[in-house]
Amino acid sequence: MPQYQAVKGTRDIFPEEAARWKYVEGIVHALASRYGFSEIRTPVFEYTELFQRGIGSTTDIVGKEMFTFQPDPKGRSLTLRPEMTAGVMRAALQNNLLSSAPVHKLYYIGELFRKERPQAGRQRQFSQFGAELLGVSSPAAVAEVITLMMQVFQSLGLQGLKLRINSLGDTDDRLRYRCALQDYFSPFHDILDDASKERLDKNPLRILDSKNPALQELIAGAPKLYDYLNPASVQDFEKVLYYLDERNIAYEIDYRLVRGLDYYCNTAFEVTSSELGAQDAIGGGGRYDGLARELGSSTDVAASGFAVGMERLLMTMEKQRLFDALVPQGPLVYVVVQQQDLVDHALQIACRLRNAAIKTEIDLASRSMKAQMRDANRMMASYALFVGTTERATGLYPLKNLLTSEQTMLTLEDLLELLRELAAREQLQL
RNA sequence: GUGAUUGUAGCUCAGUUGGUUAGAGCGCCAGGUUGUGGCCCUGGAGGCCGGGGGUUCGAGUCCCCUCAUUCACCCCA
Repeated sequence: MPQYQAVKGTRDIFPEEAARWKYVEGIVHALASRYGFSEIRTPVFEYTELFQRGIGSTTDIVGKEMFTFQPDPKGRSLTLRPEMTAGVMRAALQNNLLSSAPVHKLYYIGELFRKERPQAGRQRQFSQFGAELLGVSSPAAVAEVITLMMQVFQSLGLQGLKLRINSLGDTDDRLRYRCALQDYFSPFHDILDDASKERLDKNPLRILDSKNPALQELIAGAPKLYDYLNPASVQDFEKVLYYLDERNIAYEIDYRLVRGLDYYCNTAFEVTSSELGAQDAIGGGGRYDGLARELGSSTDVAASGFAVGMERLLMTMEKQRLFDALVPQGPLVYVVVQQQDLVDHALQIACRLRNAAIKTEIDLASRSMKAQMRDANRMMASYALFVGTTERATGLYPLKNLLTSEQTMLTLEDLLELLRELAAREQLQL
C-alpha cells in the first residue's frame, strides 16, 4: 500500500478522463456564451458567516457539512465553499455590479467542498457548473436559466433526464403554508422521526423531502403548497411553464419539491438521472430573490440560477456511452532513433517538426527501436520517421505510414512540407 | 454521524475442511526478427495476502482491534 493516498472523498483525474472534462467544459463555455452569460471566478474560501447567512443555518450543509478552519487564533473563521451562489452574490454586491448595469448574467465552473460520507455520485470535493441571472424578476429569467441548463444536456446528447418543477411562492405564501404544515404535522409528533421533529420547528417544508417510508402516507396527506400561493405567485409560475412549453422542454410539476437551501422562493426545479443510483440529482436551481438582502444588501436583487454536478453529469454520460466517439489524438509523427549516438540529431529534427506546428513524439528513454515502434503504435501515431546513420549521411529519411505500412524516402525539406500539409488536413477534419 | 460491504501482483480476480515455495488473465519488460509496430511464440520482472494483536505445531484462510474502500441512510450536485 502506498504511504500516501488521496484524502477521503477526493480523487485524481487522469488524462483519459481529463479529456472528457475538457470536452464537457468546452460545451458549457460555448453555450453559456451563446446565451449571453459571462464567466465569473470567485475564491474557493470565504468568511464562514457568508454561508451561514446565505445558505441558512438550518440547512444540513451549514449544520454539519462545511470544511471550516481558522488561519490564526485572532483570524476570522473561514470555510471552503460548499456551493457557489453565495460567493457569486457576494462578489456582485461587493463590487456594486448592479449599479453599473441593472442586469448581470454570470456563469461558473468550479470546485466545491462538503464534509459528507462519500458514496456513489458524492465526493467531498466535487465540481459544479452553473449560472446566475441577477437583476431580473420576470419569469422569463428563470425560464432562461432552465433553458440554458437543458440546452447543455441536449448538446451533450443526454437522454431520459427528468425535470421536476414547483413553486415555493413568495415569503408570505411560505409563511402561511409553514403554519399550515405545523398544524398538520403537530398532532403526529410521536410518529415523526428525529430529523422531522427538529424540522417541525425550524423548517417544516423540509419534512416533505423525507424519504422515510414510514412517513410517506402522512406526507402524502399534507396540505399542498400550491393551494397557499397568492394569485401573483400562481401567475408567475404559470408563465414559467408557458415558456417551457413553448420551447418544448418537458417537465413534471412536483408539488412536494422543496429543495434544501433556504434562499429559494417562487420557482424551484431539479433534474434527475435514472442512471445514478441513490444520489440521482444531476442539477437544480430556482429563484432566490431574498438572498441579496440576507447578505446585507440595502436593495432587493431578483435572482435566478441553476447548478449542475459535473461528476454526476460525467457519470451519466459514461453510462449512456456518450464518450465513445471521443478518441485521443495521437502524434502525427513519431521519430524513431536507431542508436544512442544519434539521439541529439533526432532531437534536432523533432524540434524542427514541432516548430512547424507538427505534433511530434520522440522517445527520451533511449529504448530499442522495437520498443519505440511499439510505443508509436500504442499512442496511435500516424507516421514513424526513422533516423539512422545512413539517413544522416545521405539526408534521405524513411517515413512510414503506420496504418498502411507504406514507406517513402524524403529529404527533411520535403518531409516538413508533407507533414505540414497532413497536419493542416487533420485540423480541418476536427 | 449510523448501517452494511470489500481489502491477495500495475489492473480484474482465483486460492479447497487452516498444511510445503501464494496463482491465472490482462498489462509491463526482453528475446524470437543483430534498422521497423500491431498478430503469434518463448522467457522475465513484479506480492510485509491493508496494518496490528490473538488462537494453533502451522494462518492469505479462524477470532478481536484498527485503517482504508465501496454502497446505503441522513442530505444534496
